Amino acid sequence: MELLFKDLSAELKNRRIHPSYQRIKVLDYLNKNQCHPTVDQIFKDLQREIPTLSKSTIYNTLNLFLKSGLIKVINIENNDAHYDIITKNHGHFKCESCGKIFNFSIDLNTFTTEELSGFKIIDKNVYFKGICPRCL
Amino acid sequence: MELLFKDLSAELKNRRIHPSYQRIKVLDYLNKNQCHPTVDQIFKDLQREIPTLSKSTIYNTLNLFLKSGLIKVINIENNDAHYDIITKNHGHFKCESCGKIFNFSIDLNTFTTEELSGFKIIDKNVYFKGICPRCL
DNA sequence: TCGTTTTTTGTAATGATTATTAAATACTAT
DNA sequence: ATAGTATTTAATAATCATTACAAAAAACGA
Ligand SMILES: [Mn+2]
Ligand SMILES: [Mn+2]
Ligand SMILES: [Zn+2]
Ligand SMILES: [Zn+2]
Repeated sequence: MELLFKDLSAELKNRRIHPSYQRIKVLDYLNKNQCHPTVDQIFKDLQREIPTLSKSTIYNTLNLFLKSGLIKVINIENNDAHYDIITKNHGHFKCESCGKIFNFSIDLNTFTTEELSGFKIIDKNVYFKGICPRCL
Repeated sequence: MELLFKDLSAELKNRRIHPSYQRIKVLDYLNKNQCHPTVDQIFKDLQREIPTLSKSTIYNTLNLFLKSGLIKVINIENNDAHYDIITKNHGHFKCESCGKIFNFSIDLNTFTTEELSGFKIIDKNVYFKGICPRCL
């Protein structure tokens, strides 16, 4: 535990982010909950441990992590953003029944098309929608 | 012009949508502006032709078209939704400088993975982000 | 310890979308 | 044609996620 905190702290320092208590807690949460949580889920769960926590801090922290490339944001619907600690390229499947977001591996690094020859590609995203096995 | 209106009208009737003047105008707009416009762009442009037009009508109409599968919605950022009259599967590239959304052809129909073997896939989406040639 | 910077917190503002309801229009049957 | 009914549009209010802002708290450095 002590050790884990040190690891998280080091991870933040690597990214030139000052490892405050709240930031470490958010990073810890994202590491333990790799289910693509929303701001609300993160806030409600962490608030039980940190009663004085503010939702603004969650937004600030996530945007900070985003800028440094520590996490990625998933926008499938235009309502709630989901956050992903796994930054290596992979696809997402969102169940339209239970709302759960699943990972699947897909390699888009190989994909190129002459239609985008003059374009500078920074980011590639793939997501499917449908019904998960549990809901079928 | 008269003929075009008839075509659009027939298209709506096919989908069991009553072809009102506003609905035909929105469909006409989407046909002529295949650049993935937002609600605001559609509203502002059509308002010049139809001074009494309401933004609610745009929302209602687009949601109606969406339900019937006549159009598709593009959610790349979580701010403004863009609408696409082209419903056959293709990829989108959003320029982070000018905001423009480009089409490119990509075939995901063939893509399968055993990770999603038990899943019912309804919809597949691909979008890239980066800088377009004009902005480079 | 004092002054400065950073971080957190609380609240207000923003903005896109939806909900609601009344007005306008289209349709139907007498 | 007319009256009554159903549909569509318009205007406005409500919702809700996110951002902006400013004060309080904490960390830092001399
Ligand atoms: Mn993921
Ligand atoms: Mn398109
Ligand atoms: Zn499900
Ligand atoms: Zn551009």
